[in-house]
Amino acid sequence: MTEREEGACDAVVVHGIKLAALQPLVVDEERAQVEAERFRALGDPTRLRILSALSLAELCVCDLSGLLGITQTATSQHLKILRTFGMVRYRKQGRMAIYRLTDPSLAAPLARLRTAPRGRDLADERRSI
Amino acid sequence: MTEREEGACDAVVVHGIKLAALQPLVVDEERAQVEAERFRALGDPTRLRILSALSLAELCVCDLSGLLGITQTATSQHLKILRTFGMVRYRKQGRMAIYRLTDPSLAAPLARLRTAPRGRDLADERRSI
DNA sequence: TCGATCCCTGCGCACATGCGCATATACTGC
DNA sequence: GCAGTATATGCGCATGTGCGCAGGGATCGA
Repeated sequence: MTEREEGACDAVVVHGIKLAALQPLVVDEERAQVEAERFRALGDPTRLRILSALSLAELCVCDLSGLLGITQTATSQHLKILRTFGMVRYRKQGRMAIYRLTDPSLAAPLARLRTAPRGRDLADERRSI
Repeated sequence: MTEREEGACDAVVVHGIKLAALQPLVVDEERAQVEAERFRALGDPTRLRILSALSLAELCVCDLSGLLGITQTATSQHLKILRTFGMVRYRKQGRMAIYRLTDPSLAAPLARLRTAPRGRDLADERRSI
């Protein structure tokens, strides 16, 4: 993987553990890729606001774009991404698409997003990956 | 915010709630921006692997780059981002910079990253934002 | 003091992302 | 069928991101 000599910076052993022994314990690239994509799906303010809105009620695309003050196109494209990662689902009702959160239990943490007192810094969001 | 007529797609009222009443309940743009940036910081596979490695032991930049098979430059730049969001800290020891997780309690969820059985889909990562 | 090591940063390039525009599709009511 | 509404999608542009390269500062050993 790397040609770095095992003795560079003279730290082959850390806390009594050989560095080489750590290698297999680190999340592998493929897995990291998958997880990172999921985080990135949440890494857009508009998408967070869409999820926030859907935590309040089922909404059609038109309602969402009106509520958030963004174009229908942008709304639809963000919803496609959220769909891809299974974060929202929708049902067709006539010509409308009614969207909802896949997991309703997300409503609570999303609600807390509005008022959360900047908790223990970054501690939380990864609590239970 | 938007000039959409309040009656577009004939859904002024959803579940007995006026759409307009939902507006103040949605996460505001500024807050969403801040939260989204934090998620984006986690939205890179290399950064997730850095956090994963640091969940195993304190490591210097050199060790990290060797362990993950990436250049020292890339390592340093990712660490800067993680520092910006308070996810890691470091102390200087001679000419080395020894990095560690800001919150050691993240080690557990990071360890689970390696083997987690693709849980209830996306439910978890936002459990306690 | 001098070279080597460890780390950081400015710059530039390749690539990804968000979004607007135009357009396509699907459904509704006349 | 036809016009109007609700949504989805291809394309192009402006901007953001990851990373290599080059170079600079700090520390250590000789």
